[in-house]
Amino acid sequence: MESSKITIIDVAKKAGVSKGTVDRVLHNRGEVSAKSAEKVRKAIEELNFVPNVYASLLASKKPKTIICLMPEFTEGEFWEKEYKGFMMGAAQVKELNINIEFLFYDQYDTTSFVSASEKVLEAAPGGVIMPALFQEETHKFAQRLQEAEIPYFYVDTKVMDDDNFLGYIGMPRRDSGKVCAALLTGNCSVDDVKEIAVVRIKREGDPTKRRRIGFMDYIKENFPQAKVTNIFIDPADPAQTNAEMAKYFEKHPKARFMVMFNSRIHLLADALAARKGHRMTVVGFDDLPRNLELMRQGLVNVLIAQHTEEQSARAIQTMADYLISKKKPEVRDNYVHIDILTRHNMENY
Amino acid sequence: MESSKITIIDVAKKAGVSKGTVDRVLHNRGEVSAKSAEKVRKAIEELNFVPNVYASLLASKKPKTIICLMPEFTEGEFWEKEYKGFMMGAAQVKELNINIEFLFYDQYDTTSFVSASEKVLEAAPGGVIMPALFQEETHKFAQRLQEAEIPYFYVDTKVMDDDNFLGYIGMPRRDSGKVCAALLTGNCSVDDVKEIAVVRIKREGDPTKRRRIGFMDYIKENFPQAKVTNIFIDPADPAQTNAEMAKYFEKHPKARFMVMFNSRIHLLADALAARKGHRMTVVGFDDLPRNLELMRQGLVNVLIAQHTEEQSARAIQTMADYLISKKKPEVRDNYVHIDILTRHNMENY
DNA sequence: GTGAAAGCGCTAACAT
DNA sequence: ATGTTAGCGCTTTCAC
Repeated sequence: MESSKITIIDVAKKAGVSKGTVDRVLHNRGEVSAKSAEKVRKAIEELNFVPNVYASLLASKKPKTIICLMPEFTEGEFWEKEYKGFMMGAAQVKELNINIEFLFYDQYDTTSFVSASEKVLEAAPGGVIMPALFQEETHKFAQRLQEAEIPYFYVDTKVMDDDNFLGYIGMPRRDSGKVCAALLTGNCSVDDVKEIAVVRIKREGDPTKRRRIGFMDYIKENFPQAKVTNIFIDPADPAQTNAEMAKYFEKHPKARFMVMFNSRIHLLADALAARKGHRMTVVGFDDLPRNLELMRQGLVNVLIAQHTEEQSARAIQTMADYLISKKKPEVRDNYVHIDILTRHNMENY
Repeated sequence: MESSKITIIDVAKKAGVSKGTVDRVLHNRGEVSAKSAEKVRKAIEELNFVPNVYASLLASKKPKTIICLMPEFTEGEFWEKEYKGFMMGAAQVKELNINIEFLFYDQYDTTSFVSASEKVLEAAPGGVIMPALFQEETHKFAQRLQEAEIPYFYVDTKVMDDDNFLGYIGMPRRDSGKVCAALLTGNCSVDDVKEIAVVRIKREGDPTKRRRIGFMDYIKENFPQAKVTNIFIDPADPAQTNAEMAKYFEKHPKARFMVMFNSRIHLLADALAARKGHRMTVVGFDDLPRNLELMRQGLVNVLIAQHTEEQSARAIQTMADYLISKKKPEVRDNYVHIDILTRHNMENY
């Protein structure tokens, strides 16, 4: 199969129509009789015709646009990474005449997501890329996208019972919970592990649920007698956080194991610093600058990461490929590797 | 800076010549007077002209070729991964009208490298990609490439005092040795570590030297009283290997720490299996199928890996970019992340 | 040495 | 609804 030498003209001849008509069905922009359309499609099929992307790009003028629908963020937060990845992708597809636009919502506020998604529909972009932080609402939105024939791609999280997405890229959630548990308890014998603290953020539709399940599965299997204590903190209230943590350490003076399933382990900076001197094993997620800093200080032992930027850039590229040549990704569910970061290999990541 | 609207015609006008002449200097294919050439170059400069890749690709017919000069290999070996990566890259640049060719040599035989490199020069490709397994010979070869104005890219290893390569991509060698040491001794107190076995392959110009240095540095600093024993094995002689290993374990019945700095930890499969039951910490490099299998069996604890395929594919792409638009990579030395693989996160890698 | 001109394969505006 | 045609920006003969 070499890059086929058959052109739109060969197709036109074979179908007994003109270039123009072929082009029309190629981009189904109407104005073609069902009869010719069928003939053309058949010719394309039989000749195994693949349009020349370069000729197409050279000749066409109208840009396509992809909308990234994502949570708003402040500096140093997880979603900033995702954003940067999108920007990288944007740079790469710019020369393909594809523009990337953003629409933000409040990740703690369902209605803000809904109204943002409304705006997406109005804008009628060529494609959309988004995480599925709110399962239900996202599912509804996805259905409307499908009706509008707008392809969409999930990053980070997807709607579990959706089957119409163009692609997904993210970490295998449950497995990452297991890895987390394994790293937390690595080299420990069964009775070393009596008490584990899981620090959580109270919110609607917790996106880390599956990760937690994987974690618990591993613990139950390997350390059945370990007790797991949940500590709920408010990301917007450091004082509350520190108080909760202090309370926990008071109650469990020998506490040694601690995890957080979201990217916010840095919220525990003060609490962990205050605990310095005690032997602790702390595992968190994502290579945010503040998290890396804690690892440098020895307050966090391991971070589980996933090359977030590269992921979202890849999402953009995949969507761009689809927009330009209708090429769907070979694998739809892309599970990325679960990277283990320690003090020793955190550079160059 | 939008994708400039200035074309080759603008340049031609400004320089007071024709499109043809501009094109000639653009690809310095001669037949142009020094005077016009200069005028054109100035015009290009002033107008900040960037050729349109798509138009170029569409109009040009002659394919370019990249030669990968690399060690021959058998199934499951490290260099097979590198090869597969090149093939992936080949697939990606195929539509850019770029062909990838291979030239193999025996990694244990300097002269075979030299004669292979001779053939590269004869073939006069658009670019070459290679590791620098033989420092000196590769350096000489690199100089001849430069004289012939053939760009070259290093993968895996580079010539330390070469300064003319287009790019390099590989793991920071010394650091990887340190990480290796840290993983080997993780969670150990100073007097846990009395004896460490380093299994090596005797060969000319050992490519793992720097890795070993990093390893030793870490050990000396953190476990000054640890004794390091070198065991030399012959990769082509399993019996010799097993005998050497048995001898070692006999002499050091309590041996617990073992590493290998190349990708061949799988050569120790039998020896490690025979040792089963003893408490061992074994660290190796690279995610070869056979190595992964050992990890699955619990005979190897950690593998340090580097996404080899992706790396070599990237090398191809970078070279292709250069060939097509003379675009040099922003960073020339690309140090990849040192990935840590354990039984728990080895899937999806 | 240099310019003119005919494409490369496709898009899109304009006829019909 | 369909065909025709003029480009898109560059490469590559072929004259001169």
